Amino acid sequence: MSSLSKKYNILEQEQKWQQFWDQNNIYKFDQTSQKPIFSVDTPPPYASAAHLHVGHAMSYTQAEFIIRFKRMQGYNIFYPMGFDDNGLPTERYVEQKYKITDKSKISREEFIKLCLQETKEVAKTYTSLWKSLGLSIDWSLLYSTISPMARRISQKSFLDLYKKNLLEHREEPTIWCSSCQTALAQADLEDSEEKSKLNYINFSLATDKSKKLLIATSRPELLAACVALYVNPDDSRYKNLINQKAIVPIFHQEVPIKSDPSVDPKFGTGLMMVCTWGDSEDVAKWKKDKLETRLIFDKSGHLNEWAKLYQGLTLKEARTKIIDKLQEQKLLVKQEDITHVLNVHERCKTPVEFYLTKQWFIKILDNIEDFKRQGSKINWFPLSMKKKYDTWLDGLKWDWNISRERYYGVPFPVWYCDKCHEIILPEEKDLPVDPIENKPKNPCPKCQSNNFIPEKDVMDTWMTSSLTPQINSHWQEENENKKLYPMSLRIQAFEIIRTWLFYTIVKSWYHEKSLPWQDVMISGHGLDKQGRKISKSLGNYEPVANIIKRYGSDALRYWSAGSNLGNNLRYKEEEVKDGKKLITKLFNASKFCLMFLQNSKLEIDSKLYPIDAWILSKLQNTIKTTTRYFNDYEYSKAKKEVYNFFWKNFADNYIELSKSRLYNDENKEAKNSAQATLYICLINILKMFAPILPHITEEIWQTLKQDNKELETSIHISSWPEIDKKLINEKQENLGDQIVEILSEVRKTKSNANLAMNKDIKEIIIDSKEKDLEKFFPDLANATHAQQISFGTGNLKLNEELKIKIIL
RNA sequence: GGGCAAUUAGCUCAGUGGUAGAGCGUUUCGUUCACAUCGAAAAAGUCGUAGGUUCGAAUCCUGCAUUGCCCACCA
Repeated sequence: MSSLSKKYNILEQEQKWQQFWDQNNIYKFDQTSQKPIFSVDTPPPYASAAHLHVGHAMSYTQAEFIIRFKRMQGYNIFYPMGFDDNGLPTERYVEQKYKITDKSKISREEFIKLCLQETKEVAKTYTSLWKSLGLSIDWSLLYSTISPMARRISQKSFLDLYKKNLLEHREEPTIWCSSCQTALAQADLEDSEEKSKLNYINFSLATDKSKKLLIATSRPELLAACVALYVNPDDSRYKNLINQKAIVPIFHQEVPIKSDPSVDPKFGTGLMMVCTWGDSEDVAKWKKDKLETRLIFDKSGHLNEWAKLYQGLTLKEARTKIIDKLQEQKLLVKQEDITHVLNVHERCKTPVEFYLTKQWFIKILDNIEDFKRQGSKINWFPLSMKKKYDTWLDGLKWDWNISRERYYGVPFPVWYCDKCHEIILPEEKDLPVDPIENKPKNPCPKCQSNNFIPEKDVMDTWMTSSLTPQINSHWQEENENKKLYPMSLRIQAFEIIRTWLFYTIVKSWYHEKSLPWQDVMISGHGLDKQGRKISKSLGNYEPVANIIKRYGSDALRYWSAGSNLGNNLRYKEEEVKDGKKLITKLFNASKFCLMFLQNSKLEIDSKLYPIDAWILSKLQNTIKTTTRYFNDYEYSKAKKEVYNFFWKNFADNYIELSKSRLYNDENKEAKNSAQATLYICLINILKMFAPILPHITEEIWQTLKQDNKELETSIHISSWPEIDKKLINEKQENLGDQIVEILSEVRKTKSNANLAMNKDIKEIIIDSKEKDLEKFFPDLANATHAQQISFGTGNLKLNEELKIKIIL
């Protein structure tokens, strides 16, 4: 038997095994195999997230524990990686990197070139990081959301939805980001709590200008956009005002006074200013009562001619100026400090407005119940995460707007006839198309015109990433693999339940009337030591590459296996150090085992010694429990289970109790029993640790393999341990436990007497009815360095049936 | 305002009805014979709080408090 080197050089060896896996195609999906497939839908990271922190490392490795387990269970693993390299996140990343503030100074073509160039760079960084983490990805399955196939599938999806009448092209007030200058979907928003002021402003009655109408608003800059005042129909203070007209201060437009039950009489003065459009309530009233439209700002959030004197200012600048003016005219009665929650664009934190543009919408509001039903058919791990999905569906107010007025993304496969405005779509076989570069093949079917206007908007990035199961199975492509759809497992973090997860369910339901996957596994966040979310802006993280350099990736993976599924996990360097300690321990214990595995018969025969039977029976329990935990995606409990078996039972106790037989060459039978036991335990410990610690287990496996050629090429394609019922032995397990209790008591006694553990003691007297304990005496005597062990009367009670006496 | 989760040793967490657990940290002791990147041992908790169910509650139920998150409100 070969032996391990004196020390384990983590960095060198980890890289060596990563290359080994690559060269031997260990993680390759087998297209021709008959084995059951386990396919994984894993998040394609954005090009904008080039800064990789432990949170990313955590979620991807947690997913991977399960994948490695399934691979060892005999599944044909389909584990691809993708890069989400189209759309707004990438575009913003490029704008920031190249300081492009004014898009008119760069051509669309040049800009897209920059995006492609940057995504390539970022993909390189990611690939090397994923590899250094030891992720068992089949890199030949790599996909990119801007690739021709992903574009084609996205456009196919668009055409299919159009055919099924699930798309609408309509002009309406849409959530708008004035910083990114694009329309957004509800899912692109997040909350931001801000301090503001509620301003009490006097309007006047049109028929009697001396009569003041006091309203309260937090958005005085929208006075120019005011189109009506509203009161509650039951508010006796204002009943007589309904259907009269008011005059807006500064801008002097006359606006109607209307009533609506949604107005809260207790808020402010009970008189509400309605504008074009301050919030979704304004939009609702505008629609219902067909109010006038006074859109006072442009796409970039600057005021236009409606705002008269204030034209050219931003909304924020105008607020200050208008407040000054109101004060000057004594129309500002008072200001109250308030804290309110604004919707901001999640990517740039700009408060969103409403803007009137023509957008493509995917209808989702009509089918919420279908999506709920689909959601309940999925197996959620953990189940509590399903609540977030249902809550999101309950709160949906808008259809899914998929138009983004941007440059870089999947183009819409759409032209409009210049003359009759007919919507012209390409044939499926011609996809992907870029309507700006390509032209329709035939004249307009309605008016025969040959002039077309291309749709210049690009699709929401989620329009493509919601199709990852379809992209992976090459949906409706020549080489479609129907076995890959639906996929087995989706793995992702909880904050994209309302986007990636939801939209993927929508697409699969609309296209295939099916679920995209059977199981969903939701991971938590990586937090910093204080429990704050790790983020770029806080700067509270260290690059993953540095941590790997210091401790190796197995150690980082050990940390990552520390949280229960779905829970957040604090990053503590001490825990990575613990991982490194475990690796060292595993290395040293294996080195010990390897010393005794030469030229020996490594199979169990009938002459199994009792302490050997004890540890082998315990091993069966460990296999059973660990397997169950991994099956339930409970990798952290699995880790703990193997850890305890290895460190406590095997290393601390079993090795000590069997050592003397291993060193003693005279009694071959005694030695063989221990050798076979060591081998079986070691192999199974390695296998059970392999999903979490792939490198160190491979290192030891390969050393074992040098003399056991029948072992598989890599531990990661070896078979997952199975219980050997012959080795379950409750009687020996119970007796062995008692022996360990005695050993522990002896250690305690020695420690209290400040004695070294290898110091001899005179005698252990065992007070028990169980005479079979005697068969353990030789091993116990060697482990405790007791000169004699005998039955007799004890004075230390260890449990109901066992007393002992220790004579130093 | 609605919902979800958490609250256990100094720290980070595990523990879903049967005598409180782990790792780290602290203290003490111990190295020829796998491992000082180690081993052994000790100290340390009225399990957030107030009630209830039960022979028995960290665990089940109810109220409250604190923290985090999700959603809604956004005049």
